[in-house]
Amino acid sequence: MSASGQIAIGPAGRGAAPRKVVVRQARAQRVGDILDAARQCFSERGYENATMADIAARAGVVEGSVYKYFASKRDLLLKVIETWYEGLVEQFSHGLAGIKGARNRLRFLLWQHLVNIRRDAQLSRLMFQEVRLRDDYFQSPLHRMNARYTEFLLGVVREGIAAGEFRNDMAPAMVRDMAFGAAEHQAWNFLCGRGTLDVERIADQITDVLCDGLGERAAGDRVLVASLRRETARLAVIAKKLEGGSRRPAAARSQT
Amino acid sequence: MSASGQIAIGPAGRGAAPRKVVVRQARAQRVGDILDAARQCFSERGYENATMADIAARAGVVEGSVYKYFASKRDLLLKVIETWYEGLVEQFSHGLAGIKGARNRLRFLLWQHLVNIRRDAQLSRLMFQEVRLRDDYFQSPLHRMNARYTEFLLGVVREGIAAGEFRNDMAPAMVRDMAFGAAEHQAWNFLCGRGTLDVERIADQITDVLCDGLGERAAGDRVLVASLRRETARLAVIAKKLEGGSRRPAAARSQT
DNA sequence: CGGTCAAGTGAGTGATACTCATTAGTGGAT
DNA sequence: ATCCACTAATGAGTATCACTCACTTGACCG
Repeated sequence: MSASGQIAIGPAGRGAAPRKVVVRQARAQRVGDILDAARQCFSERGYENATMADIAARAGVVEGSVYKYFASKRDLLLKVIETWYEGLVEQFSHGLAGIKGARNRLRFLLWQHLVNIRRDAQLSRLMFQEVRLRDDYFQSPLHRMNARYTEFLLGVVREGIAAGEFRNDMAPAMVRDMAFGAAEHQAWNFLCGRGTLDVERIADQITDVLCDGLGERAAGDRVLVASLRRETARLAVIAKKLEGGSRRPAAARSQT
Repeated sequence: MSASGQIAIGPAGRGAAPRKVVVRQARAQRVGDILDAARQCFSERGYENATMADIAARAGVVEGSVYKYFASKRDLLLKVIETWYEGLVEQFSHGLAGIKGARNRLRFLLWQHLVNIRRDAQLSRLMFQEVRLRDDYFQSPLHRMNARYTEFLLGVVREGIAAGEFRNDMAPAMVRDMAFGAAEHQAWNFLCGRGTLDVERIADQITDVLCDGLGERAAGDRVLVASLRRETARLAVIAKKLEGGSRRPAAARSQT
């Protein structure tokens, strides 16, 4: 700024001023620059406080030029988030490939989701706060992308049911909403700068509640199992002693 | 409007115009009027699209007067939501009083929460979208009020654990976040005008997953129990035969 | 070397949250 | 009853942005 020559020759538009040196760029280059600048601004200041003038300045263009490539400030935000989201979906399918068992896979998806939030905290914040809750979200490509993202979890639950690892009388969509809903609630304090995000603990806790449930039914069974095991062992000892040790109880070696 | 006398006598402020007939009201009256008007405007148009001019007009005052009672548009929003929230907390303790059993109480809280959302859809929307995710929320009285609201559920879970109805190795805070997180995810489609809110079904499904869990462990245990019982019975027969029938297995008579 | 086209410009516009100098009801003191 | 201080109420004015548009100019093509 103020590298001006003299005033008032060759005015642009309706006014008069020394014009900035124009450097023409390829379309893709400009779009990329503007997206990067927008990503920075939105991350640092949030959507409301970021100004188009600031974004344009960082991208090295003038305000009007931004509107050449993006219809509105909001459109720019959606494009920023879209670009970021593309990478996330890949990650899920890659990581999931090496993991067996519905419970383990469920836990992995939660863990990966939380890791994503922790790594790209500001973008996650924008997604939750400014994108997902607005009316135009459902019409945007992001809605479809987010569906793909959450469908991994839905798929894992369905597989678990099909494999007999999960019961078949629970609604998979509800399980998905409980998982992501809880993760987001937990993440929000972190995103507001209050403390860190204990990814491992949160992933464990959500998985545990989802898979095992709150009910104490298991404890009743556990007592029964333990008592049966004691009885079996006692009888086995007697039987062995009396019979000559040829027979041994088989069932007592399975799970705890 | 336009009940004007002549023009240009007794100008107000820096300009000149026929002044509107001034009606002085008690402070509480004005505050109430403005809150009502704001509630209407925010509900109808959302926070962004509602204008202070519109709110002022509906309340029968001029724009500047609103700032006499409320520091900013956002302050006005928070006060509107606060007023609404006061009633909700009451409701919870009333309804909860007549319900026994942790599971039933849990289900009731979810049901009531969903009923609240369905009844006051627009205010709920404002709460989720504009209030809860903003930075100043944590400093506002609403944060404390919301904590009281969600603590009912936390209390029910803790009681359930204390009474032995719920297992004690699940984090109550996580259960709370799963419950409310899922309810909000489910409610969002409704709040965006997409379909109705099936309160009963959603409350049931969330309660079921939370209390029973996805895991087929019950079936696994059942198999184990059955196998142990068979083994015990077999050994008991042998022992009886060899020992002379003086001993009998005790544990096999307890629950299924 | 001249013509075309879109990339690029930056002053201007409109909307709107918020301010402030000024006016005028009202209740209490005399 | 009459004045006076106090503050409710006013509405023009201001600052800030998102967004527009008349116009300029670099780059490519023949």
